[in-house]
Amino acid sequence: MIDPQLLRNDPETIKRSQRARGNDESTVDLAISADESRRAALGEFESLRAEQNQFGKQVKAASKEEKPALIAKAQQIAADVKAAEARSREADAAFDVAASRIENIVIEGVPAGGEENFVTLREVGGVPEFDFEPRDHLELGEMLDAIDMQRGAKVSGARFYFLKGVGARLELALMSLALDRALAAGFVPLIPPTLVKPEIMQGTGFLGEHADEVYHLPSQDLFLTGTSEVALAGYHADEILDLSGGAMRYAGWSTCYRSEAGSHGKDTRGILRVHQFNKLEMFVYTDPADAEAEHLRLLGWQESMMQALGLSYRVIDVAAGDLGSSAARKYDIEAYVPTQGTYRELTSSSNCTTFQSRRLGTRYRSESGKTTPVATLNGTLATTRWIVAILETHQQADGSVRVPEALRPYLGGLEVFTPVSA
RNA sequence: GGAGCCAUGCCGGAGCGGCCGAACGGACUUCACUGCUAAUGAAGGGUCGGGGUUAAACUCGACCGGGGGUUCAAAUCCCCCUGGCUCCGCCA
Repeated sequence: MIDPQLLRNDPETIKRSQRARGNDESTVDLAISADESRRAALGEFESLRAEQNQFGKQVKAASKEEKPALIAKAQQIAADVKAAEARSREADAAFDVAASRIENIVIEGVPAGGEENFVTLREVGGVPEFDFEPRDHLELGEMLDAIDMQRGAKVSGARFYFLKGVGARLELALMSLALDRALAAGFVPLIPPTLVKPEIMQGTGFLGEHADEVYHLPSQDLFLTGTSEVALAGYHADEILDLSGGAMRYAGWSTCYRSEAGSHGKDTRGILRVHQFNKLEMFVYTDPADAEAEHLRLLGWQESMMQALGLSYRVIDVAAGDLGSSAARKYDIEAYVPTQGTYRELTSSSNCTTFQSRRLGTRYRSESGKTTPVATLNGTLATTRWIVAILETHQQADGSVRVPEALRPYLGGLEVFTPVSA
């Protein structure tokens, strides 16, 4: 939800943002007029209610003889109030609809345009060279007896898999490494529910643009979350936070579920794009004035993970038209995947400024003592998909894979994954 | 699954259909006093929104788990829902 004050005071800024995203700027004018109608209806209702409140006191004070006449009048006022209240509610609902069509205000400097208009901020690690024909992650995973797609499909269908042996251990090691680093950075670990109520799904915005990607359990009316961001954002819904000690940082580990409804035929091989995976997600509540700096800190922690794992990657500043509706800016880190000859997204980090918190009612007390919406940010610190880049990047001619040093302590000192059979 | 009890502000906890945005206690903030991180005294605070103001002041409305209803008037009465606690049953 955008700031209604901004809508009144500076609609031009909102329009500029809408244009950068490639959205229709007329939604802004519609929202403005909806806001005006809303306030007019509210004013009418409130003054009638004030009259009713005053009159009620007279009724009480009146003598027995006067009462019947007064009550007759009061009944009329009550009917008027009821009607005015209904009109006010309608106008309110209409405004909510109009305002919710407007996406978050893009931060100055975000590249305009669509998916292909991202700006590469830097490339790190170069393109890995092999003096043999590199195998893709699935072939490696099968040689190592680490990934079993066939049985995944047998049990659950396409895009499901088993991680087995060193594959299972690798994922747990990766998550543990990420969690330890998050702890060192002051994050509070959290294992959230992955089934959430409709209002939480709605409040975090995932029933909007991602609605068709979300699994729903109709018999219980619960949704399976595609990221722990949902539960982490809902965690402090309708609360006033104490940020006097600085930002509140959570590291949420959860399984994530995505129906991938729009991706038929894309990335069908291996575990690059699957219905279920695990992820360690960073989520931060902070002072809006500090949000951009925090965003860069999140990015820093992500890059540090990439480097610890010896991956080649690039950092991109995602273009306005490719941002989610809640994000004001988004940095993705994409790792180089040798057999694809290109970079693939491993992390994503969004600054949602106050857009998400406004809808969820998460506020803090500013120095002046006023309650104001907090800024929320989120970013990936590890996911199952990283296994793709790790296996491919560190493979050797015989199909063995060198274990990045940072992971070894979490794998009992194991230095190499060795193929189970030739 | 059956039966009962409960849901009020930061916390505890009162609350008669109108004088209740809500007693009282604690915590908190400010001031005073005390030679000193204590004691005492005084004062002050909630949230959301509308109007108003450069900003305040001020003012109006809403909010006592959520949603309906009764009534001129609901924290208070009725219904539904959600959540919590206790007991019984069932499954481990």
